[in-house]
Amino acid sequence: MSKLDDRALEYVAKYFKALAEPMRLKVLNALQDGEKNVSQLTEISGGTQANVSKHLSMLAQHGLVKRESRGTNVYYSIADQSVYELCDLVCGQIGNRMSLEADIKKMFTI
Amino acid sequence: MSKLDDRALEYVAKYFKALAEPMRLKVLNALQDGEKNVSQLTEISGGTQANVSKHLSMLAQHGLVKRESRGTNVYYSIADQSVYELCDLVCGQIGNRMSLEADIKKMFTI
DNA sequence: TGACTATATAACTATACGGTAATATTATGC
DNA sequence: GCATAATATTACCGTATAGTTATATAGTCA
Repeated sequence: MSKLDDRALEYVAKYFKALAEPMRLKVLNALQDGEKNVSQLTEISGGTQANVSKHLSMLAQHGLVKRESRGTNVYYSIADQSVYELCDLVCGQIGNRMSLEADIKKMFTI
Repeated sequence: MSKLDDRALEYVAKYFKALAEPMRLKVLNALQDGEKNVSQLTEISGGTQANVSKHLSMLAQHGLVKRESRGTNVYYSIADQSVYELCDLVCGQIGNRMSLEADIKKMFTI
């Protein structure tokens, strides 16, 4: 991230935006242990079919998941495992921050 | 990212959302080589003062930057270097994808 | 205190986007 | 071809948010 021009920043921002939605994260989370079809993802996520489908096509458009239709089903899978690295990094940061906040809270709530 | 409950997913999504904006990425990018005040960031980013200030306070709220006022100036700095790891990861992925697309394009445009 | 500078905030507009319901598309089996 | 199942798409609504302009809030110095 040394010298990113505006065009590159747009790309990066869009990539992050694809990850900036709980339902999409839930779907990606559900895909960790292998491909799943839309019905399965709909059930796991607790969303509606239309909504999940929309999110999936968005994720596919941004290259986060792969799409493969088999019969009347469409199976989605993770396109690049490094998505999880991203999430782990964020989780780590959030974890740190939350424990820090907890410490601070402790300091003031004797 | 094994078993994230809905609450955690919200947090992660919000964190990504903070990064899902070109102007904010530009500001973070500008902070790589040390703290800068709002005027400097306004000039570097090419945005308006009000807009940059708004983005900065958003970044600070999400724990991405630290705020320190000195005199009439307010200096912002990166709160956690791992933000750049995130961006590098994303840039790597985008790089891969773009070179892949370039390859594909080449295959069809002899 | 008053002028001046730096930063933040409020009010507003336009746009993007998530969710939903209804409908369209695609594939299968009869 | 027809009925059925799985998925995608469209149209719509409500809300969130980026950007702008104008104003407010410090902090400094005379």
